[in-house]
Amino acid sequence: MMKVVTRFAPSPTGYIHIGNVRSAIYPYLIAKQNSGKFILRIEDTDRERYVEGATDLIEDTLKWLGLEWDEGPIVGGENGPYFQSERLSIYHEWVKKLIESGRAYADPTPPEKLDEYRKQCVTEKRAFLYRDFRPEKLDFEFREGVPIRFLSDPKPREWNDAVMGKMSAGPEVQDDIVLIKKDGYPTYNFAHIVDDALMGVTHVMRGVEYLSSTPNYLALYEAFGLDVPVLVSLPHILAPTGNKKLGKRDGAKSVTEYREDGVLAEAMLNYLACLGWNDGTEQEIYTKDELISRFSLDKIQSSGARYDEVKLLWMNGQWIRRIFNTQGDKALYDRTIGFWPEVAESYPEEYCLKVLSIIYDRLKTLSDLREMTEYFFKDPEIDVDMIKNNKFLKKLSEAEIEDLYKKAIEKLSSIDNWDADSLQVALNELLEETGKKPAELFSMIRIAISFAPFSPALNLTLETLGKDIALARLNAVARAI
RNA sequence: GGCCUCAUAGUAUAAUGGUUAGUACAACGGGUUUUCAUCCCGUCAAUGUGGGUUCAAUUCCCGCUGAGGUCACCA
Repeated sequence: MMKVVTRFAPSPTGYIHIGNVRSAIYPYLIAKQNSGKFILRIEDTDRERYVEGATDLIEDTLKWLGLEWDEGPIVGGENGPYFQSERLSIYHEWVKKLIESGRAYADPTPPEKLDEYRKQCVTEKRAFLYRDFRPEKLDFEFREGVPIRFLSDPKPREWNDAVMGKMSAGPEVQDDIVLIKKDGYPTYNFAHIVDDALMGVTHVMRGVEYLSSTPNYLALYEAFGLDVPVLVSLPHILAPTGNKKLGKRDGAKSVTEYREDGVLAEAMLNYLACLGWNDGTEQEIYTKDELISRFSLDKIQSSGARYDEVKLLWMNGQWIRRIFNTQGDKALYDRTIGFWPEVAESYPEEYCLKVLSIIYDRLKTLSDLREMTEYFFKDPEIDVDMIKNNKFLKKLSEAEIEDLYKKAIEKLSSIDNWDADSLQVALNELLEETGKKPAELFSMIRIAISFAPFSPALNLTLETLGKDIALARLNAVARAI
């Protein structure tokens, strides 16, 4: 069987965002599933739109998601170079073959003339086809500074798209497309055909916007006598509102921006892979290995899918818990470096680990840590109103509250073994002794030691804080009231 | 305007020529000795429309509507 080769071929015009990263994920999965190769190729043939540093961003994104490429920049490979700008002589060589066989010609039409033709087509309400304006006498010579066009062979064409199914098109959509631009660089339309052929690419996956150009590509494959690879059109990811595809204009964040926001790569990969794809089961959470073994092209949805950040964050929470529960607290802790409040820096890892273990199931993103754990590292500011306005405490009189704090301090002071179990026993005794409801007594203590809108189970919070700090905070509050 | 694609709840999706049209997120309600979350239980909610084919259509076919793509010396 032929070795499966897929590729991700972005142009370095900026960062990779949610809307376009799927065309990296799916080829990667297909390659790995078939023990094939995944190539990264940089399509930098548009010198106007080239953005310095974009290649680094692309590489960083792929690495973060765990989509290692087998050939491409950095790692090299037998089919390089992997920057199209370094392959110009190859394209020229290929286009010359076409010229020799009379299938490509130099186009002398100035841009203004082309615009004129286009306008004419608009007024005549028809699609623009260059071949309708093609010079009568063709110039079969390759020269610097003159664009080269394909001499099309319009006819009915049929092909199969792995997602869209059986496709067909008439001659009216096939044109004399530009192969080499005036500046000597190839167009995408031409370069990708040459490169894919040379690199042995077996599966071409790209956004649906290329669907209507496919007949032209088919003509090119035919002219070169190439086998047509498996063609895969990926429907667009839609912006949260409207029906347009998600793009930078909709504020689509770069994929790696989510890393800074505390989203795990596992969750991101999981979410994106499952946006518009589903293996037919009711499974929601997939590891990368599971995705590799379960992925299939025919299960890709043929309609667009809307990006839903809420679900991504839900999935991230699932992954945070999953990592903690299956790989252990240390594994999750290692991922949280850089997400703790600044004051946590001076604390030992052991203490952070303890805090993490009682708070992790409340995290949606790792960056929640910053807000949610501050009181474990520094005394909170006392806010008496927070106690007075609490929905369980506002019916109690000030004297009553004062008395309860006194009793709580007394009780907790008497505990010898400051551990979660003993604390729970003591708290239960305190409930009985005071005759108060848990909602009242526990809220009171909870607020006094954290002054946070919420916190983990009371006995665990107390245990983690330690006897001295817990009592000191309670005393401070009792005094302030 | 030509050509092309798409169409199940708010969102992502499952399913089969015959089901009470399933699941997840969201929303809403409830439970787990406080809170927030987790976890659990429940409620709400969908086959765009009109024709056909068929005993039977969400599923197959056609029209319509709606949405999107494309018609670059951008990719």
